[in-house]
Amino acid sequence: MSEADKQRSHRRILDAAARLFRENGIEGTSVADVMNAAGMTHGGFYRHFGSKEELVAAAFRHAVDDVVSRIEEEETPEGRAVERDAYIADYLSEAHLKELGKGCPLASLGAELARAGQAPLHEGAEAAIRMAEVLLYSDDDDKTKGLAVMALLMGSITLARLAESPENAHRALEAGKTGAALLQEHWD
Amino acid sequence: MSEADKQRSHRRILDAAARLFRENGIEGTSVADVMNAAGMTHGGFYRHFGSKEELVAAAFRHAVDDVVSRIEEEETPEGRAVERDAYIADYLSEAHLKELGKGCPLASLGAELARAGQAPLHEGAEAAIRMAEVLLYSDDDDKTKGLAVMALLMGSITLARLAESPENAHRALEAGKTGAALLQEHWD
DNA sequence: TCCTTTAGATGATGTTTGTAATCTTAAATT
DNA sequence: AATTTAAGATTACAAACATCATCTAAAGGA
Repeated sequence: MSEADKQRSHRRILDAAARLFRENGIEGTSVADVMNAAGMTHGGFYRHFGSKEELVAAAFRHAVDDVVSRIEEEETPEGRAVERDAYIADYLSEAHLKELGKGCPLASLGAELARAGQAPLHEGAEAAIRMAEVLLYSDDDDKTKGLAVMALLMGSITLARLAESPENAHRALEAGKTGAALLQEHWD
Repeated sequence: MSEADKQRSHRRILDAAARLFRENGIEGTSVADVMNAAGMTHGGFYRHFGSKEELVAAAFRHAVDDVVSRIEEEETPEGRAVERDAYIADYLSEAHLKELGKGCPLASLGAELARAGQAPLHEGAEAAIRMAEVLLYSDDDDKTKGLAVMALLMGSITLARLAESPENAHRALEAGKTGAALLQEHWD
């Protein structure tokens, strides 16, 4: 087992945890579940993390990194505004509704993070700021605008996921789209 | 133990559950925790509910009923618009930040409800609709507007609860207030 | 080639969980 | 007054849980 092997294992644990926590919640996911999904037995876990709480913080950050880098990667020539609009459309898409495991970690875990201990809470606070910054129109915008759009997105997908009929889910997503457009147009 | 006694016990269980679930989450609250807070031992629980999942659904509805009736009770002479604006202000207040146990059940439990089984999910879906209706300006408004405002409120309080500093929490609440005013003014 | 180190496997520990059977006591019914 | 019913207490139990001690095999350095 080389150092590279260990890093690969570490990465597999983070990938599995980031997915499972979003799918089944933090308390709905055991350390054994994570290790199992990563292709290992639960005993090896403590070579990588000191506790479950540590894993929660690391996996949450891992998920946020993934989301943020996916947005920033998409270097469109038209600049940031286009990427951001595309992200909002993706966020409020039917695909994002059911793809819990790859979806927005703040939406799936935001409420739970606040009770998961100090380190996870810290990651949540940082994530909120990072995501809000991604959603700003210009660098000198007050961060408030990004926060409002982020809040609307999180709330909309949460409401849509609660809907029992596809029609109602669609309605919630549409409400988010209309609202987001409106916020962007009339802010200030 | 009279019938009235049983109803009182039932009610105490619902009150305790509605508070504890919002404070510590569904999976963070055991049946024994609930019965303890209700002043009983855990054994008696199954005289009142068939399972924990049944309790989750009933307690969530209990919490929503409480919130909705608190709004509708406040019969101001100026009519609904005033009550609703007051509700939005309350929702985005510093008090609502920390008063998890009495706060909006959709904000604390929305994400968790979706994985708590069929009956809880159903209550979540109904709650979303009821809350959206409360937030409409006129009876013939499309429900979409209420959904958008509700989503913004839920997201804002979630982001505020994640903040590590009071300043950042305040910023998230302000973003919600500004956004809500904007949505109300420019919708349609 | 031998030795040291360590990633991951195995298995154990003590706790907490949801659920249920049994017991006790008091109200409701006859 | 005698009998039945059932709410809540007590106790039990199997499953799941986080954590840890120990074992193993292989990698890296000597």
